[in-house]
Amino acid sequence: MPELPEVETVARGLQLTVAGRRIVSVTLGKTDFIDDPAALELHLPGRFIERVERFGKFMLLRLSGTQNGAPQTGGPGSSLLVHLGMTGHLSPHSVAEPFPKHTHVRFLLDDGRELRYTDARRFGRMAYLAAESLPAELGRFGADPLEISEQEFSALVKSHKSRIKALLLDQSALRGVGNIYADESLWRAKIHPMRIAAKLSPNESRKLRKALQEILHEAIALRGSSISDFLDVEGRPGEYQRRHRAYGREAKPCYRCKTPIRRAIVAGRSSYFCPKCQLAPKSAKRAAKRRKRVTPRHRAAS
DNA sequence: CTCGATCCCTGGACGC
DNA sequence: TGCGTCCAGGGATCGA
Repeated sequence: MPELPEVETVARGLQLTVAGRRIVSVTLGKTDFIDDPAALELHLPGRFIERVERFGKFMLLRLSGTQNGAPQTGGPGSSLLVHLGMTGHLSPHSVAEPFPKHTHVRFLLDDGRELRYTDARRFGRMAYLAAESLPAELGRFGADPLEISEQEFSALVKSHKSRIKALLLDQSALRGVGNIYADESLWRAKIHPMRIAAKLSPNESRKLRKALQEILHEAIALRGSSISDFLDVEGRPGEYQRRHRAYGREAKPCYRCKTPIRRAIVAGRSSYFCPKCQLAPKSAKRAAKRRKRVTPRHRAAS
């Protein structure tokens, strides 16, 4: 469930609480979600967490410094990549505090605290990446939705024949958008999730990018959505779930037109939309044809 | 290129 | 209360 706003919330929290700390030791539990567990144990002790950034739905803990004063293999620029999956939590705790079930990684820090990774379902991912392997890893992902320009976004939409919902979820096209924010932005932009991306009008494409960016900014301001068990580094839930207009609202009235929100599987995911505001592909096509016949001046007059 | 299906995993909701 | 069953979801992978 952690998507861009939730990951941004955690990354900012970690930047404030653990940036600048040195990792003293690493203790691993279950490791099936870690690319190369031995690499963590080998390369992390002695390194400093220089800063914490978000990259799509990943957190990037930038590492610096040397191991016991020796020249560092992997060198500066190496990073720890963390994906929270569905149920991942990464936050600092006092070592005195007993650690909960499903705590799979513990990083002892030089101030006596411990950075803990807890993940019941282990849908997350963790990997140590040396500086030289970082570009290839990060290069697999598409543009940041908050940074993409209007031109880039419309080009992206135009070049994909998949459903718009599938495109929004495609991390190689756009990094960081998940099911919640895809549905919320489609609702705000009044676009049906099953529409073919390439068939959106230029105006729809503009509206979608705007809606997506507004929603992501609003959600970040409210520290994300806590629908199951998302918590920030201080253990506080987010508040954006209160603003959801489509996601999780099956059969509830649309905030714009009171029509019951519908749920359908699109791109393999539960998708929530208003069947009246968000016209299905065929109806949208007819509506577009009607608009084409009527000149803008006529429309203004009627 | 794009699709759906399947798997991974556990907790929570629900029915009986 | 205690089962069994279904569902949630991101991403990898595979065959159509």
